[in-house]
Amino acid sequence: MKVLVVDDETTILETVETKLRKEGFSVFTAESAEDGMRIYKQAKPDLLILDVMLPNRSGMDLCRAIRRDSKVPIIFLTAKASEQDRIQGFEMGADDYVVKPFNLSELAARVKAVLRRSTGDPSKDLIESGNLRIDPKTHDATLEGKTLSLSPKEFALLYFLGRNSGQVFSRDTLLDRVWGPESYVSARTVDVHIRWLRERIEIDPSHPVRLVTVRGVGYKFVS
Amino acid sequence: MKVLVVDDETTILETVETKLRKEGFSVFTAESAEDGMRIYKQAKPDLLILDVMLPNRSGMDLCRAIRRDSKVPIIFLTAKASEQDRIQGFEMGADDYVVKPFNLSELAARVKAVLRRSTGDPSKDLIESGNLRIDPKTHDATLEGKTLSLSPKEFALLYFLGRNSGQVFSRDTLLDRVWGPESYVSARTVDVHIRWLRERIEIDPSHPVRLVTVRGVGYKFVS
DNA sequence: ATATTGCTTAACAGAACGTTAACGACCCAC
DNA sequence: GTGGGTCGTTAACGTTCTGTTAAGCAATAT
Repeated sequence: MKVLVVDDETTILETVETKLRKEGFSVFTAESAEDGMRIYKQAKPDLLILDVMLPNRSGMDLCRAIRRDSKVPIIFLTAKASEQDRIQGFEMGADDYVVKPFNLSELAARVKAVLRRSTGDPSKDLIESGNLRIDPKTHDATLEGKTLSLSPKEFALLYFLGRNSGQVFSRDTLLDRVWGPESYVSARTVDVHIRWLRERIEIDPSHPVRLVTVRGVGYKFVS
Repeated sequence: MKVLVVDDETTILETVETKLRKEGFSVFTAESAEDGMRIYKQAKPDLLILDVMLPNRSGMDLCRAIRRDSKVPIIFLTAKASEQDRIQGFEMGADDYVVKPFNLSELAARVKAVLRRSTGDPSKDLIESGNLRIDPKTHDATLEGKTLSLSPKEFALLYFLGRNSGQVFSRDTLLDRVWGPESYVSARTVDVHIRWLRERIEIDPSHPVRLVTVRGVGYKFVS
């Protein structure tokens, strides 16, 4: 999930950025409304955090401009939170308010809450391939109706490969995308998880037809 | 369709009124519970939007008074809304909740949703799954007809999970949605409440089939 | 043939979860 | 007030499960 933070105070920008990165977001920053608009157009973030008070054009103006062609969730940062400001913010389509000075964890929590509300979790789609179903909402994977009890990693790996069906991924890429960019584990680990998955979803694990090895490259999921 | 909005903050009243007019509703407004009651009797609106906190008589009182002789749909506006507040509202006959600060489009969407629902089947708040019934209106949960005496938190948690049956929720999400967005309690607290619930609704609490653990993710309710 | 790449297994360490008990806050009856 | 009870939270400990690694074996390409 991409978040764009716009604030003219560098220190705030940095602390917020650090916190949100820790929480797993891709963070973009801008120190002015103009930069904010430009980066917004390029990065297409899933959520904006805007300071209300910005030089030249205020955050409110930026909000208005963005609202003209998008429903992206917006959280306002504001020093004073008089009721008047709040109303003005909602009129323009803000989804939440955080008052400075704010608690970093609270901000992170609100970001998540807003994203949850606004997306309604539509990003988590059901995957179906033949008699195999992978449902991230219920965290269930079923084969011919029978539930496969997968471990968290197994599920994550299968879901990722299923979502990008047909495409080959190297072990390193899989580690990056499934395990996460910060994980330092051996590439062999992927082999083991693939093995376990095959045991569950392949008719004959030693002759896989779904989780296929591409020698010298990696693995892919075929329908 | 006629809508009556009761709130003591003029700015909110105005923005909501503008938005709903744009959406094609006839809007009436009142700034106090007394005015609200009077206008309600005159205008006979098809839906009410009530602020929970009003001077003198609270919105809740007004709701109760109106419910005595009418089944008109009511949406509450509230500053903070945990699942407990929500249930309290349902007990008094509220049809939906909108949390301040709210997004105007969201409010409009809910107004339409409630109206759509109210013209159709009425009691959709009740949850039934097998021999388990959960009724927020009476705050009763029964298993095979026998009443389980659940504590408020237990009930709120069970009701939330039951309402979103099948879907997995992380402990953090549960804290946010059931405990409320402002609560800062340890995630393990959820475990304990789940444990207590299992003791009541599971045949064998150590092998749960209704309140299921999804390792690495959280919990879900299965029918 | 031999080097490279992938497969398989088992063992270990640590994380996640379950469970219990204790504590304090709160409410209600007296 | 005062005492008893309930409820929610936390901490601590035990248990189960999962992820990772290593090491040897099998398969494949050059």
